[in-house]
Amino acid sequence: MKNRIAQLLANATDKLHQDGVLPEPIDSSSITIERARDNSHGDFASNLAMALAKKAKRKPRDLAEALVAALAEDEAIEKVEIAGPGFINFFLKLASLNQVIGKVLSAGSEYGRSNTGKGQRILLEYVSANPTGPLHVGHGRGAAYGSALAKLLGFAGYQVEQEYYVNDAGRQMDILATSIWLRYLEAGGAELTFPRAGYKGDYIRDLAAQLRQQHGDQFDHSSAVVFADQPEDEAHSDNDSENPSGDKEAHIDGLIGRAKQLLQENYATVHAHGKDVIVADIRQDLSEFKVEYTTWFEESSLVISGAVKRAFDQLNDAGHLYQRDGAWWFRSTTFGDQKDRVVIRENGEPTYFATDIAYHLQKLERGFDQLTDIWGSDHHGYVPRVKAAISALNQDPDRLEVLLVQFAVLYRGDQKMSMSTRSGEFVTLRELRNEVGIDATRFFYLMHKSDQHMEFDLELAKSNSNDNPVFYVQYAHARICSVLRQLADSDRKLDSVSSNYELLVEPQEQNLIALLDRFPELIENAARKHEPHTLTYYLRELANGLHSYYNAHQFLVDDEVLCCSRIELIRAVQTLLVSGLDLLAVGAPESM
RNA sequence: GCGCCCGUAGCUCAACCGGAUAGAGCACCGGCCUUCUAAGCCGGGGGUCGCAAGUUCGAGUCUUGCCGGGCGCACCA
Repeated sequence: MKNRIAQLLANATDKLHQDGVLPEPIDSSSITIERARDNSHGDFASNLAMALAKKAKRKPRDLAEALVAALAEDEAIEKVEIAGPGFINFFLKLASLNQVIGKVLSAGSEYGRSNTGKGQRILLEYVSANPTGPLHVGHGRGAAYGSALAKLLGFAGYQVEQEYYVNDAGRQMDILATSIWLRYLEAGGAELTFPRAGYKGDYIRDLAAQLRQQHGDQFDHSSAVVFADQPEDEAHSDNDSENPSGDKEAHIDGLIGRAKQLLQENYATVHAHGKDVIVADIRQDLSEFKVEYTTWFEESSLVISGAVKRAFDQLNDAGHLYQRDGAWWFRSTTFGDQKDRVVIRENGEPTYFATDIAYHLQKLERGFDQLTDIWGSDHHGYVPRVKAAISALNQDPDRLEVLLVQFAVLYRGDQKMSMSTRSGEFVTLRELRNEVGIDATRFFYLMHKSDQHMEFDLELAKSNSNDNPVFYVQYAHARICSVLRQLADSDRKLDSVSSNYELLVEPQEQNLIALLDRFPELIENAARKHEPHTLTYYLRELANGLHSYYNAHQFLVDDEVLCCSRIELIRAVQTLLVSGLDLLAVGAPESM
């Protein structure tokens, strides 16, 4: 409908151009049509007259008069008015608005699907948390956002693949392996002071216990040997005066080295045990949270396959690398980064950045038109260097799009919760799901714009879960189902009755019809702008419309034609409630 | 110090490419169940859109400065 009005206006501008009112032809794509916010402004409005006033050297209202006079007749339009500073308001005939009910019912779950994306291939990478522990509530937001966005993009005609990048190489994983091993030694009776920089969560003890169960005591070493000649650890508390000046990072690195040295080939067993169990746990966790990936891509495979080496060589051959202080640096400042970055450390190990360059190159080579990464906003400073690397590899940096998700700050009542994986003090996504429920958790996350800070109050989410808007939307769906059930259980046969949407003149009915009509463009915008939260707002509005209607009017009335018409309207509403909730991967229960 | 993000009702958040009188939920006040689920509906109070300039027919939205908050500025990931 929007396009139809835009076309009418475009034709009118052509006419005015020919008549000499407008100095030059108007690009029809620049004509904007808005949905009127207020009923008194009709159904659609255009600011065209105000936008062109300057160019035409005429007053907006005069120009609006001329445009309206030049408009061709259209059977869908009831009347056209000029209002305010020069808005052109379009009032549509009921008959043309009401047609949307039939459209929704015949298209069903396909209503709103578009080809906006034209089949463009997108690789959406999200969560990608280090497999060093269970996912916490911060990861949950990225998981909900990424999975909903993937569905939205798919519905808007993009070809989307979802990927989890498993960071299974590097120092953090060594810290994990060493932490497990130390807990394993403790479980075997060793007395030791657990390193400050180690992973302290209880799950580490569980992993250690499993290790002892599967491999017995073959990894045992005396703690005296393990801790001999290690750099001092940082004090475990502020008033620990015995070792005030220790370095926790040097200490843990020393322990990692000792672990590798003492365990030899068994170190890989410990390392793999931690990774395998935790990755499996993450996979299950996300799957239960309705997050489904196309691929799980392991960072270590890039090292093994030589992709890291190839990326390094390619950068080096192009003259973008140099050596300094024993390390290899990428001259990212050439491409707008604030400083150059190390890719190969002094000790010969590639940095995380080096493997990430290889990873992004590899993703581009897999033939995607667009790489979309969803990162925690704390990584925003990392964007320029990755884009710099892509440029240096002679690729278009715009093919990488990074969406930043602000962390959800978790509160338990008034108390802010820590979310450090290292300290082991965090609320897991699983705990959150179990306490709040999957549907409510997803909806709650998705209610807010992803780049907006968000407060997640656990106490509120738990104790007042009935106040959660998701129930409000689901209830609307359940109510419709209930009405339809009662109709089916009755003796009435409406099949032979044909509906007449002209009868749907109540304000609540007109409101719902307008909402149905808005759905396709809402989906298109939500997908294009990566804003699934607009869908949650829409669904609340749609549910509100239904609840108001429900309270104001009886659907199962004696008048068969009216009854049939109303039933078809609420079936259309039901269709979109299901579609919308499905795009958010939230359930639509038939009764509550 | 430099860079990125954010300041909207008491609280949590919206506002389509700059549009008409800035909207919801929670909380508060007052109504509505002999009728399809009251997990609902209807009405009411509540605002210096952080502050100040600028751009223009028009600014919560764009520009600049300031104030306040978050994050980043590793041979960690």
